[in-house]
Amino acid sequence: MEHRIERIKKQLHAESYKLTPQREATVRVLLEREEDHLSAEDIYLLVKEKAPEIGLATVYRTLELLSELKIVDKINFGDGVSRYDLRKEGAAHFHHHLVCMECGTVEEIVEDLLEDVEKKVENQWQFQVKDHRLTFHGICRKCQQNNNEAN
Amino acid sequence: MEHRIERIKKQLHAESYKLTPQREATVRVLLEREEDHLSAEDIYLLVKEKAPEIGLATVYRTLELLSELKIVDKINFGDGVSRYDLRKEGAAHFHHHLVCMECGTVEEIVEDLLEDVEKKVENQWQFQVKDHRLTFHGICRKCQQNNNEAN
DNA sequence: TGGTTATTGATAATCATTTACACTTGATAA
DNA sequence: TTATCAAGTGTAAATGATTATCAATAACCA
Ligand SMILES: [Zn+2]
Ligand SMILES: [Zn+2]
Ligand SMILES: [Zn+2]
Ligand SMILES: [Zn+2]
Repeated sequence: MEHRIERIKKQLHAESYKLTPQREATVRVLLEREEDHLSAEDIYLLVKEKAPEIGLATVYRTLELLSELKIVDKINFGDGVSRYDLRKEGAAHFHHHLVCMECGTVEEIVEDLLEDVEKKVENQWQFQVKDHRLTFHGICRKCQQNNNEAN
Repeated sequence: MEHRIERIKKQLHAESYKLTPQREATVRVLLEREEDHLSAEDIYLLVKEKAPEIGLATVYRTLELLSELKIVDKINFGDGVSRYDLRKEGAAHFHHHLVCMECGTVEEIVEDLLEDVEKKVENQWQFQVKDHRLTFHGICRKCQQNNNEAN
């Protein structure tokens, strides 16, 4: 945890930004809830527990900054809100998501499944891939089991 | 064109919805601009040229309906608006997109690149895939050329 | 025909996000 | 140390996309 905070601090400094207390509190929430996919509002409420005087606009500004520095990825699952996802350490690409259409849970796939596909896209479409977004919509294991039992 | 309108009409009837003049005008815009990725507002302005009395709310309602019937797919490229994309005829899955980070153009890949990946996800993660969203972010051919010339 | 239901257009309401602005902070240099 | 300055912040207002409301209209049916 402290190690990752330290690293993020360096990434900010490298672009001459500071890790202010508000920014640090926001990053800590992101680290503590790394498996979740929190909206700006969610993050705001959690940061408020640590730093009650923080403003929502600051959280938005911080998330925007972290996005630009590719420390977090902004993602949209089709409900009206943006969600923010910490990049896995050392990952060059955004990880993938499995969204259950029945219960709404979001699973992550960290393994990069797209290497071959990206090569194909670069060769066949002459498109230089820098990053990707891949989300599968379907039925999660748990809901499949529930459905089977119901039959 | 008329053939596809006819088919969409049947899909609506199958769910006991009508193809009203407003809905038809909206569908016609989507067909005419199939390669584009229009926002609700864009579509509204184009539909108004054919049917000036139409209201924005009706366009939203129609797009929502067409989404539910999987006649269009709603997609979000990270700017603040939803965009609406006609499903290719007979396609089981949403097609893929190449978004240029420099000029913003959006190219389409209709060929399904994910068959192998989906098999892997179903086997290894026990997740039953129903649909997917895949977008690549990078540099399009044209911008690559421009960048090379500039050097 | 009269009665019922679906659909529409205009408008207001909602909700996420951004902006404006005055205030604070922390660093720097006289 | 103190004046100066830019970066960062909190509050509140503004914006912009989408949704809800509601009265009017159109399609359908007994
Ligand atoms: Zn589920
Ligand atoms: Zn994730
Ligand atoms: Zn380009
Ligand atoms: Zn498309």
